[in-house]
Amino acid sequence: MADGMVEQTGQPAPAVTARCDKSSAALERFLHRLDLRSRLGDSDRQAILALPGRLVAHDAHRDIVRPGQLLDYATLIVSGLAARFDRLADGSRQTTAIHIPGDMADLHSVPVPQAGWGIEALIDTDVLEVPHTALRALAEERPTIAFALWRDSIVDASILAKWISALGRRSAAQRLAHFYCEMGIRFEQAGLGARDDFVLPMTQMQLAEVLGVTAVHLNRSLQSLRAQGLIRTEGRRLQVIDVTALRAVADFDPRYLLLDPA
Amino acid sequence: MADGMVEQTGQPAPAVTARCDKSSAALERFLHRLDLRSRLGDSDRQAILALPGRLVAHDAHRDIVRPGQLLDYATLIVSGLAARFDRLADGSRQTTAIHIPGDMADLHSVPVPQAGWGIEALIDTDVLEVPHTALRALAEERPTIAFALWRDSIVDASILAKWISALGRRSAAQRLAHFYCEMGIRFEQAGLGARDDFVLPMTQMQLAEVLGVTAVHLNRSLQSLRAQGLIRTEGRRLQVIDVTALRAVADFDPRYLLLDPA
DNA sequence: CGCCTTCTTGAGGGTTCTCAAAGTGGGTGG
DNA sequence: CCACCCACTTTGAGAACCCTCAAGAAGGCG
Repeated sequence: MADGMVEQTGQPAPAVTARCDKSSAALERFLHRLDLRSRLGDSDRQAILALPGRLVAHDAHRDIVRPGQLLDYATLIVSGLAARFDRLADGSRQTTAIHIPGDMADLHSVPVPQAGWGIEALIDTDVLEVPHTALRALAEERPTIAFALWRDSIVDASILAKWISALGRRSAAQRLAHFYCEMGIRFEQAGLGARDDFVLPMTQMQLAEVLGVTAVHLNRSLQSLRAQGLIRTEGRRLQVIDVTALRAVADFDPRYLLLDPA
Repeated sequence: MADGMVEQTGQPAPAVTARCDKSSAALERFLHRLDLRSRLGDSDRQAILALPGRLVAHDAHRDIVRPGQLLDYATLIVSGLAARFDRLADGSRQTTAIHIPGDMADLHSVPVPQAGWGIEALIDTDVLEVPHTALRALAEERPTIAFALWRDSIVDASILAKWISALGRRSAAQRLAHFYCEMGIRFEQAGLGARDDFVLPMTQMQLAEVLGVTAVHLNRSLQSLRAQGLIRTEGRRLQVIDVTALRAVADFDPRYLLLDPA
């Protein structure tokens, strides 16, 4: 139960400095993410970079946040990959969001601290637990930051809305193509790859939980995209052979990612 | 183009007073909605009730907000029913949210004024266009209101996430049952009916666009719920015969509507 | 009465699911 | 270094769910 919550196991000597470096790097990533959509002043940036937090390492396949948990911190992804999910009565799960380094995976817990969701580490994942008190204080003192955080929540909601139209109206192969397009842009914006060549460390079962299909059908959809000459995979690395064609199949328009600062 | 945007056509004499009454009533509904999830002070309440706005009537089946429109106001539903939707390349549509009186249908446009969505009037619908400037000023001056608005956006996102798991993991009949459960609670909370007896003025085609199925299949799913003795319909009025059984079919848990103030 | 939208029914086909089993590759212990 | 194990990927076959196309009822409105 608790052994997933130990701090930074594994690294021998430079635990403390490494911790600081990782925290800073994560806050810089988060700031960069906010910068993509909001115009922040220098003092706002300094305030964000000065946010406190506790660095925690989570093993793959373990819950970072359990469904129903009452939170007093928000979870900033430092490294790795995390999935927000909803659990159904029959035990099946549906992923509702994927979070990459620099994402505040449950920023929405700041105004709503009772989790209705869970967050799982898809691979080994380090997170920074940023206290709600610090984030709330920042938002109260600095309207610019309050708007930036609100806007970041809207980005999250915009992606949710797009996934709804994908699930409602597109075939499994189209949804997969759309998801690859989205993750390509997001990884590229975060400095973690190129939109046509990036590492997406998810199993096919995890992808299936995102796309609302079984792992068997996901596998067939994936083969369909490969057979059409749209993508190539090498282990967990994804190469998009023809970005334009993949986008056409997916009906992908990146505007919903809200990458133009207002 | 513009003829859907005329103010309050139809009513003969008491246009101005009616306009004021309707505006006040709508702001009171909105305040009530915020009250369900946030603790506001008296001065905050007065500030919300003093919000300015332009009252506009929209005919059924017309766009209240066109996809891609640049907005300088948010749309408060005064009466009627509205759907937020996403349009796909092939012309099909997917509804991503349903808004009832008292909902600020595009509150998210305050931090993100460029619409990636559209909003359609499902029946004749009056809205109050509340200027972004007024909402932003309120949020900047009053952190309590800023949090209440942010929290309201999170309620919207929580519903989006739940719809994703419904679309991904549930059958059409289960999704329909879930949608009926949700709308029952929302109408009841808004003082517009009881959870087991309310008027949902949507055509089956409109319901199908919500649930991501065709109108034909929606009709069959509806008949299935009727045949199971779960619901009864009389025109647009819906009566839930067995709330517990309907919830069991839908795997419905109302906590995602976030009705406990933090 | 006639027109229109909405609701309902039927039949055939495509997508996706379930169940089952075989192939692949990385890690671990002998 | 090899054998084994485990997680993951791939394949197959039949069934369930949902779609498409089409046409017939039912209800509101001029």
